[in-house]
Amino acid sequence: MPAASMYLLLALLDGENHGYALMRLVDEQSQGAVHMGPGTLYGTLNRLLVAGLIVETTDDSDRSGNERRRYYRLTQDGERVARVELDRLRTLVNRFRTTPGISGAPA
Amino acid sequence: MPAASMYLLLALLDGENHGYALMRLVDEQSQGAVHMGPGTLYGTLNRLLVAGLIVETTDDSDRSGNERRRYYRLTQDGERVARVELDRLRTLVNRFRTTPGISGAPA
DNA sequence: TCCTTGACTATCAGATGTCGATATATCATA
DNA sequence: TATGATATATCGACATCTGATAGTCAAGGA
Repeated sequence: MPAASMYLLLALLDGENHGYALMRLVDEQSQGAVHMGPGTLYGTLNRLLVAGLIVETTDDSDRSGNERRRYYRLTQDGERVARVELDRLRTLVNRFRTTPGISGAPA
Repeated sequence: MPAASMYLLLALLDGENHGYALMRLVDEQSQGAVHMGPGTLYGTLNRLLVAGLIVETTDDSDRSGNERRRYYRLTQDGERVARVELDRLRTLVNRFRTTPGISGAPA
């Protein structure tokens, strides 16, 4: 799974959202290390749509004044994939216990 | 940072190793989810070499019979980058507490 | 010795993914 | 009405990934 897809799926675990907000969420979640330009964002969203991992919600209940926004949420499949990915990352980082002194000073 | 670079750097936190072994290590560390073909492997290793994050070790002490193997290890820079990346992943997965029931049953 | 198999490194072309510039429109504020 | 933030969308250039292919070497069997 490409990095952008992974980050978007994880960001959507927080709940449905629209593209622009997701872009910023990923930025925050990665502490500014992962910048997604609009090209990556909308290209990836479209791929996730095609793959059936997200859907565009047309639930316009409390978004009356902002029709230009397009909201996306995880499908059941998407949520499953996101959680599997999350678990895998968790396992990966747990292989490396605490971060010892980075340097430098031998022994 | 591309996915392949990240996985290789993390794999090298376990100590110096040669390409083929790294390929399999990444496989294991990702529980089979990340398959790196030889193209990705050597292409990425070369990029990491150029970036100064790894070096080829020519320490031929106890590898007398296997001269065709090429061993790589992290530079200080590489180790720093790897640990920063690891910390970021840790922070990311910690944003999501435990994995609740995946399904299904509403509310 | 010959042959095969598995370990290992290496390269290439084509597919896929990413990036940033650009465009367009809406909304709030001055 | 101008300005700037929000928001979606597309494009071409570029980076990255993938799998096929190929070569080398060592070990084991016939």
